[in-house]
Order: sequence, then C-alpha cells, then structure tokens
Amino acid sequence: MIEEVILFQIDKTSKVAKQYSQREFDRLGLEITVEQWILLKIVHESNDISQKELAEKSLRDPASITRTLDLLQKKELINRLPIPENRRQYSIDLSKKGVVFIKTNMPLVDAHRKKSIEGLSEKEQRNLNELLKRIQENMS
Amino acid sequence: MIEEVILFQIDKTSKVAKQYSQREFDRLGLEITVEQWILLKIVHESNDISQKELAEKSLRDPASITRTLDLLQKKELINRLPIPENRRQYSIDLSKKGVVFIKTNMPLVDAHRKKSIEGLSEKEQRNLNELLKRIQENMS
DNA sequence: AACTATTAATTGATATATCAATAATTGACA
DNA sequence: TGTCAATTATTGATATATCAATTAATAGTT
Repeated sequence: MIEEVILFQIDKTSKVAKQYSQREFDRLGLEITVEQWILLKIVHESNDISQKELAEKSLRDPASITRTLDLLQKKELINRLPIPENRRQYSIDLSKKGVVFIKTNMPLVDAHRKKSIEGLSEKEQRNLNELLKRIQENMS
Repeated sequence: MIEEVILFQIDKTSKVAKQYSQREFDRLGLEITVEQWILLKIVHESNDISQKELAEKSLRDPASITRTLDLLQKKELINRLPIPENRRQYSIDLSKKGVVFIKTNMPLVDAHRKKSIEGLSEKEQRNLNELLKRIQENMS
C-alpha cells in the first residue's frame, strides 16, 4: 500500500502544509502564492542575489524563477538590477513595498511554522531534521 | 534562515526524491512521470476505483486527475469503464499493457524506496512516520 | 412528478516544474 | 587575439496544482 511508503508520507506532509498556508494567505487576501513568498523571503535574507542562486536556494528551476520573478515584479515587490560586473545576470532585491510586505506578514508565517511543529520537542525536531537529511543524502 | 525551517526540509526531501526517481525513469526510457506512476500504482492496488477516490488517495485535485488519466489513456495504460449504477462516474482500471508495465517496473521503484531509507533502522523509520503524521495533524 | 440540492467529471484560467533550445555575455587558452 | 566553451537568463513545450464554473446525472423533499 502506497500509504506505507515513507516518501509518500513526506510528500503528503509537504502538500498538507502548503495547502494550509495557502488557504491562510487567501483568507487574509495576501494575493501571493506560497512559492512566491518563499522567493521573497530568500531575497530578503540575501544581499545581491542572482537568479541562478535563487534557483539553487529555493530548489527550483531557473526557468521557473524567471517566471515567478516576472509576477513579483508586476506586483512591484522586487527589483531586477543590472550589475555592471556581469551583464548576463541581475541582482534581485526587494522593493520598499516588498520589505513592508515581508515585515507585515512574517508573524503570520512564523505562526504557521510554529503550528506545524506543535507538540514536537526540541529533540524530536532535531531528530526529524537529521532523518530528513539522511534521506536527502540517499537520494543525491 | 529558511534552511532551518522544518517544512522547508520536508519539501526539499520530497523534491530530491522525486527528481531522483524521475531521472531514473527517464534514463530507462519509461516515458512516464512519477505522478503518473503513483496513479497507476493506486489503480493497481484498488478494485473499481473512481476518479474522485483516486484524487483523495493520491492527494491531488480531481481536475488534475482528469488530465493525467487522459494521458495514461492515450498511452493505453488504463481504461475508463462506464458503470451502469452511476453514469456520472467511471471505474478506472489498468489495461493489460498497464498491468505488464507495473509488474515490469515495480522492482525498480521498490529499489528507489529502499534506497531512500538506506541506513535508517526500523525504529527510526517508525519514528519518522510518526513525526510526519503529527505534523500532518497540526496542519489539518 | 417536479423542484432543488448535491455529486462526479470536465474545462478554463493561472501558477509552477522540467527539459530543451536559444541569446547574450563572459571565460579559457591556444 | 580570436575561437570555442561555459554561464546566465529567457522562451517554448508539456505536465501538474488549484480554483471556479459548467455539465450531466442522481438524491432528497415536498
């Protein structure tokens, strides 16, 4: 039975959590997807990040990053700055609006993260992380 | 840092594992996606399953199931059988070709599953499963 | 029986995932 | 220095995810 496969349960957990956050985003009218939030957050945490680096950090395809950044640019949440040292790449950063957006909604996202691990001790969390890392290693 | 968020690591693990399997499928010329394999497998494990039930078991949207079944039907791996008791729904089952496909490739998929949990003791596997279930509960 | 609500599947629209191909730029090095 | 290789971002094609709207069929109610 497929429900007994650990990879299936990992995927299920990921889906359930994303759906939970997306529903909350929608309910509060954030007009953003979870994937878009993750990109914004990485940009917020980084200095002068390129699209290639964004793809690596977010574990997504460069082609997909291009398209999502187009949307975020349309929403005026990010800027693509040409950099003189290398005219092949852009430096991505948050617009003022983007910074405000992150600061305003970070508490909500933090609440989701806390809720996801409710009832798990520190030790259980570390343990889970470690087991996940080992599976990642096995599959790479 | 987003790498420290457990949900991020869960998602990463899911992605890495899917990519691993997909690469193997491609390398061996199976001409099928991982999502398609999962649907086939559920159909194989079920008797007279409807699309609605398939959506629930696979944790996917009914609209998405419709489209993936269209593809699997084009590949002649499944049949949609009209059922007289309820003409709104179909009974999905594997074609002969589909049964052969599953039987031929199941050992490969089993190998992937085993590889994913290589080095994890029975106890660690149970523990992981239990922690994942608790997170699923938290997010539902 | 007639009306209404519900259900199963489909379709449309938009966002994302992935691979392949391409364009522009930069790097390597003979 | 000029050619070829590698790099970064984009675009096209196809598959999947999700929501909303629609269609056809069935269930429930009076």
